[in-house]
Amino acid sequence: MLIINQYDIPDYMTIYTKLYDLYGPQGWWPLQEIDDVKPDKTGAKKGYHPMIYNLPETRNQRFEIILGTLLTQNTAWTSAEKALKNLKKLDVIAPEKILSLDTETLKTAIKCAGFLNQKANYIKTISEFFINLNGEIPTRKELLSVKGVGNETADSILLYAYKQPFFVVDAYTRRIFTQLKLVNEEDSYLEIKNQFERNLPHDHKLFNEYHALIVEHAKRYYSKKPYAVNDPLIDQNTR
DNA sequence: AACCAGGACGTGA
DNA sequence: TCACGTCATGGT
Repeated sequence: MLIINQYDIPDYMTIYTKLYDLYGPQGWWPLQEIDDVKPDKTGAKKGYHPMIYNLPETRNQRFEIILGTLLTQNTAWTSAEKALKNLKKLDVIAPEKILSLDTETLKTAIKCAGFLNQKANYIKTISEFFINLNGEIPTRKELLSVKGVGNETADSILLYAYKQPFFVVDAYTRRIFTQLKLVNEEDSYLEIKNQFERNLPHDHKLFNEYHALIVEHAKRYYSKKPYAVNDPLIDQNTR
Protein backbone atom coordinates (compact mmCIF):
# COMPACT_ATOMS: atom_id res chain seq x y z
CA MET A 1 0.00 0.00 0.00
CA LEU A 2 1.46 3.27 -1.10
CA ILE A 3 0.38 6.43 0.58
CA ILE A 4 1.20 9.73 -1.04
CA ASN A 5 2.31 12.31 1.45
CA GLN A 6 4.81 15.11 1.55
CA TYR A 7 7.59 12.72 2.52
CA ASP A 8 7.17 10.75 -0.66
CA ILE A 9 7.79 13.81 -2.79
CA PRO A 10 11.40 13.80 -3.93
CA ASP A 11 13.43 16.96 -3.57
CA TYR A 12 14.86 19.01 -6.40
CA MET A 13 18.36 17.61 -6.11
CA THR A 14 17.14 14.03 -6.13
CA ILE A 15 15.23 14.65 -9.33
CA TYR A 16 18.26 16.28 -10.89
CA THR A 17 20.38 13.27 -10.08
CA LYS A 18 17.82 10.92 -11.59
CA LEU A 19 17.65 12.94 -14.80
CA TYR A 20 21.42 13.15 -15.03
CA ASP A 21 21.70 9.40 -14.55
CA LEU A 22 19.13 8.88 -17.30
CA TYR A 23 20.47 11.25 -19.94
CA GLY A 24 23.93 12.44 -18.96
CA PRO A 25 25.38 15.89 -19.56
CA GLN A 26 23.46 17.79 -22.24
CA GLY A 27 26.10 20.27 -23.30
CA TRP A 28 23.95 23.35 -23.53
CA TRP A 29 23.67 26.01 -24.90
CA PRO A 30 24.27 24.58 -28.38
CA LEU A 31 26.71 26.58 -30.49
CA GLN A 32 27.38 26.22 -34.19
CA GLU A 33 30.80 24.93 -35.20
CA ILE A 34 31.39 23.50 -31.75
CA ASP A 35 28.40 21.21 -32.10
CA ASP A 36 29.35 19.92 -35.52
CA VAL A 37 28.16 16.40 -34.76
CA LYS A 38 24.41 16.34 -34.21
CA PRO A 39 22.76 13.77 -31.98
CA ASP A 40 20.65 11.16 -33.74
CA LYS A 41 16.90 11.23 -33.31
CA THR A 42 16.57 7.74 -31.87
CA GLY A 43 17.11 8.95 -28.34
CA ALA A 44 20.78 8.04 -28.11
CA LYS A 45 21.53 11.68 -27.67
CA LYS A 46 24.54 12.59 -25.61
CA GLY A 47 24.16 16.33 -25.83
CA TYR A 48 25.89 19.02 -27.83
CA HIS A 49 29.21 19.68 -26.12
CA PRO A 50 28.87 17.64 -22.93
CA MET A 51 30.99 18.46 -19.89
CA ILE A 52 32.24 21.73 -21.37
CA TYR A 53 31.19 24.60 -19.14
CA ASN A 54 33.52 27.38 -20.21
CA LEU A 55 31.36 28.36 -23.18
CA PRO A 56 30.64 30.87 -24.52
CA GLU A 57 34.21 32.10 -24.79
CA THR A 58 33.91 34.87 -27.34
CA ARG A 59 31.74 37.92 -27.79
CA ASN A 60 30.10 36.49 -30.88
CA GLN A 61 29.41 33.14 -29.23
CA ARG A 62 27.67 35.02 -26.47
CA PHE A 63 25.70 36.93 -29.04
CA GLU A 64 24.81 33.75 -30.91
CA ILE A 65 23.27 32.34 -27.74
CA ILE A 66 21.21 35.47 -27.29
CA LEU A 67 19.96 35.20 -30.86
CA GLY A 68 19.09 31.58 -30.18
CA THR A 69 17.03 32.44 -27.11
CA LEU A 70 14.91 34.81 -29.16
CA LEU A 71 14.60 32.55 -32.19
CA THR A 72 13.50 29.52 -30.21
CA GLN A 73 10.65 31.29 -28.43
CA ASN A 74 7.61 29.05 -28.82
CA THR A 75 9.48 27.37 -31.64
CA ALA A 76 11.22 24.03 -32.07
CA TRP A 77 14.97 24.28 -31.63
CA THR A 78 15.51 22.60 -34.98
CA SER A 79 13.73 25.53 -36.63
CA ALA A 80 15.64 28.11 -34.62
CA GLU A 81 18.84 26.33 -35.54
CA LYS A 82 18.06 26.56 -39.24
CA ALA A 83 17.53 30.27 -38.86
CA LEU A 84 20.88 30.57 -37.10
CA LYS A 85 22.54 28.65 -39.90
CA ASN A 86 21.07 31.06 -42.42
CA LEU A 87 22.44 33.97 -40.41
CA LYS A 88 25.80 32.25 -40.20
CA LYS A 89 25.80 31.81 -43.95
CA LEU A 90 25.15 35.52 -44.29
CA ASP A 91 28.03 36.06 -41.86
CA VAL A 92 25.96 38.31 -39.61
CA ILE A 93 26.31 36.66 -36.21
CA ALA A 94 27.61 39.86 -34.67
CA PRO A 95 25.49 42.70 -33.33
CA GLU A 96 26.99 45.36 -35.60
CA LYS A 97 26.38 43.18 -38.65
CA ILE A 98 22.78 42.55 -37.64
CA LEU A 99 22.19 46.29 -37.34
CA SER A 100 23.58 46.99 -40.79
CA LEU A 101 21.65 44.08 -42.30
CA ASP A 102 18.63 44.86 -44.45
CA THR A 103 15.49 44.02 -42.49
CA GLU A 104 13.87 42.09 -45.33
CA THR A 105 16.99 39.98 -45.68
CA LEU A 106 16.90 39.32 -41.97
CA LYS A 107 13.25 38.27 -42.14
CA THR A 108 13.93 35.90 -45.00
CA ALA A 109 16.79 34.30 -43.07
CA ILE A 110 14.75 33.70 -39.92
CA LYS A 111 11.43 32.91 -41.58
CA CYS A 112 11.80 29.19 -40.82
CA ALA A 113 11.67 29.95 -37.09
CA GLY A 114 8.28 31.65 -37.34
CA PHE A 115 7.07 35.01 -35.96
CA LEU A 116 9.42 36.59 -38.48
CA ASN A 117 8.16 40.15 -38.10
CA GLN A 118 8.39 40.25 -34.31
CA LYS A 119 11.62 38.31 -34.12
CA ALA A 120 13.36 40.45 -36.74
CA ASN A 121 12.39 43.45 -34.68
CA TYR A 122 13.53 41.84 -31.43
CA ILE A 123 16.85 40.83 -32.95
CA LYS A 124 17.56 44.34 -34.16
CA THR A 125 16.66 45.77 -30.78
CA ILE A 126 18.76 43.41 -28.71
CA SER A 127 21.72 43.90 -31.02
CA GLU A 128 21.80 47.55 -30.07
CA PHE A 129 21.27 46.65 -26.43
CA PHE A 130 24.16 44.19 -26.60
CA ILE A 131 26.52 46.74 -28.12
CA ASN A 132 25.63 49.28 -25.46
CA LEU A 133 26.55 46.80 -22.75
CA ASN A 134 30.20 47.19 -23.72
CA GLY A 135 30.94 43.73 -22.45
CA GLU A 136 29.23 44.22 -19.11
CA ILE A 137 26.81 41.65 -17.73
CA PRO A 138 23.26 42.99 -17.94
CA THR A 139 20.97 42.88 -14.93
CA ARG A 140 17.77 40.88 -15.13
CA LYS A 141 15.80 44.09 -14.96
CA GLU A 142 17.71 45.59 -17.86
CA LEU A 143 17.09 42.49 -19.94
CA LEU A 144 13.38 42.56 -19.17
CA SER A 145 13.21 46.13 -20.44
CA VAL A 146 14.23 44.92 -23.89
CA LYS A 147 11.25 44.24 -26.13
CA GLY A 148 11.04 40.55 -26.81
CA VAL A 149 12.79 39.51 -23.61
CA GLY A 150 10.44 38.06 -21.02
CA ASN A 151 11.13 36.06 -17.88
CA GLU A 152 12.35 32.88 -19.49
CA THR A 153 14.47 34.57 -22.13
CA ALA A 154 16.07 36.85 -19.55
CA ASP A 155 17.01 33.90 -17.37
CA SER A 156 18.20 31.92 -20.38
CA ILE A 157 20.47 34.76 -21.43
CA LEU A 158 21.86 35.21 -17.93
CA LEU A 159 22.40 31.50 -17.42
CA TYR A 160 23.62 30.36 -20.81
CA ALA A 161 25.21 33.45 -22.30
CA TYR A 162 26.66 34.89 -19.06
CA LYS A 163 27.02 31.76 -16.90
CA GLN A 164 25.09 33.36 -14.05
CA PRO A 165 23.07 31.14 -11.67
CA PHE A 166 19.57 32.11 -12.80
CA PHE A 167 17.23 29.14 -13.04
CA VAL A 168 15.26 28.90 -16.28
CA VAL A 169 11.61 27.85 -16.09
CA ASP A 170 9.70 26.90 -19.20
CA ALA A 171 6.42 25.22 -20.10
CA TYR A 172 8.07 21.81 -19.76
CA THR A 173 9.30 22.60 -16.26
CA ARG A 174 5.80 23.55 -15.22
CA ARG A 175 4.35 20.39 -16.74
CA ILE A 176 6.81 17.99 -15.17
CA PHE A 177 6.88 19.54 -11.72
CA THR A 178 3.13 19.87 -11.61
CA GLN A 179 2.95 16.13 -12.14
CA LEU A 180 5.57 15.64 -9.43
CA LYS A 181 3.44 17.86 -7.18
CA LEU A 182 6.32 20.15 -6.38
CA VAL A 183 4.59 23.14 -7.96
CA ASN A 184 0.97 24.11 -8.52
CA GLU A 185 -0.44 24.61 -11.97
CA GLU A 186 -1.33 28.20 -11.16
CA ASP A 187 2.06 29.16 -9.74
CA SER A 188 3.65 32.12 -11.45
CA TYR A 189 6.94 31.99 -13.33
CA LEU A 190 8.79 33.71 -10.52
CA GLU A 191 7.29 31.48 -7.86
CA ILE A 192 8.53 28.38 -9.64
CA LYS A 193 11.91 29.89 -10.42
CA ASN A 194 12.37 30.98 -6.80
CA GLN A 195 11.44 27.54 -5.58
CA PHE A 196 14.20 25.97 -7.64
CA GLU A 197 16.69 28.60 -6.57
CA ARG A 198 15.79 28.20 -2.90
CA ASN A 199 16.25 24.45 -3.04
CA LEU A 200 19.44 24.16 -5.07
CA PRO A 201 23.00 25.42 -4.70
CA HIS A 202 23.51 28.47 -6.92
CA ASP A 203 25.85 26.85 -9.39
CA HIS A 204 25.52 27.84 -13.03
CA LYS A 205 26.71 24.43 -14.18
CA LEU A 206 24.00 22.74 -12.14
CA PHE A 207 21.33 25.15 -13.41
CA ASN A 208 22.62 24.69 -16.94
CA GLU A 209 22.32 20.92 -16.88
CA TYR A 210 19.10 20.87 -14.91
CA HIS A 211 17.10 22.95 -17.35
CA ALA A 212 18.57 21.11 -20.32
CA LEU A 213 17.73 17.77 -18.72
CA ILE A 214 14.18 18.93 -18.07
CA VAL A 215 13.79 19.72 -21.76
CA GLU A 216 15.22 16.37 -22.78
CA HIS A 217 12.96 14.54 -20.34
CA ALA A 218 9.88 16.50 -21.36
CA LYS A 219 10.45 15.81 -25.04
CA ARG A 220 10.19 12.13 -24.22
CA TYR A 221 7.29 12.07 -21.74
CA TYR A 222 5.55 15.46 -21.80
CA SER A 223 5.13 16.52 -25.41
CA LYS A 224 1.92 14.69 -26.21
CA LYS A 225 -1.08 14.06 -24.04
CA PRO A 226 -1.67 12.29 -21.85
CA TYR A 227 1.46 13.50 -20.11
CA ALA A 228 3.72 11.47 -17.84
CA VAL A 229 2.92 8.05 -19.36
CA ASN A 230 5.79 5.75 -18.38
CA ASP A 231 7.64 8.67 -16.85
CA PRO A 232 10.43 6.99 -14.88
CA LEU A 233 10.32 9.84 -12.35
CA ILE A 234 6.79 8.86 -11.38
CA ASP A 235 5.48 5.72 -9.79
CA GLN A 236 3.02 4.67 -12.50
CA ASN A 237 0.72 3.10 -9.90
CA THR A 238 -0.01 6.50 -8.43
CA ARG A 239 -0.64 8.52 -11.60
C1' DA B 1 -6.21 17.83 -39.65
C1' DA B 2 -5.39 19.39 -35.27
C1' DC B 3 -1.74 20.15 -32.25
C1' DC B 4 2.68 21.44 -30.58
C1' DA B 5 7.24 23.83 -30.59
C1' DG B 6 13.11 25.30 -25.20
C1' DG B 7 7.26 32.71 -25.23
C1' DA B 8 6.24 37.57 -25.27
C1' DC B 9 3.31 41.45 -26.02
C1' DG B 10 -0.95 44.26 -26.12
C1' DT B 11 -5.35 44.71 -24.59
C1' DG B 12 -9.28 44.89 -21.51
C1' DA B 13 -11.38 43.57 -17.35
C1' DT C 1 -2.59 41.42 -11.56
C1' DC C 2 -4.52 38.24 -15.11
C1' DA C 3 -6.93 35.90 -18.78
C1' DC C 4 -7.07 36.03 -23.64
C1' DG C 5 -6.01 36.78 -28.55
C1' DT C 6 -2.13 37.36 -31.59
C1' DC C 7 2.12 36.48 -33.75
C1' DA C 8 3.97 32.39 -38.25
C1' DT C 9 6.39 28.49 -39.74
C1' DG C 10 7.38 23.51 -39.74
C1' DG C 11 6.97 18.85 -38.10
C1' DT C 12 3.99 14.93 -36.57
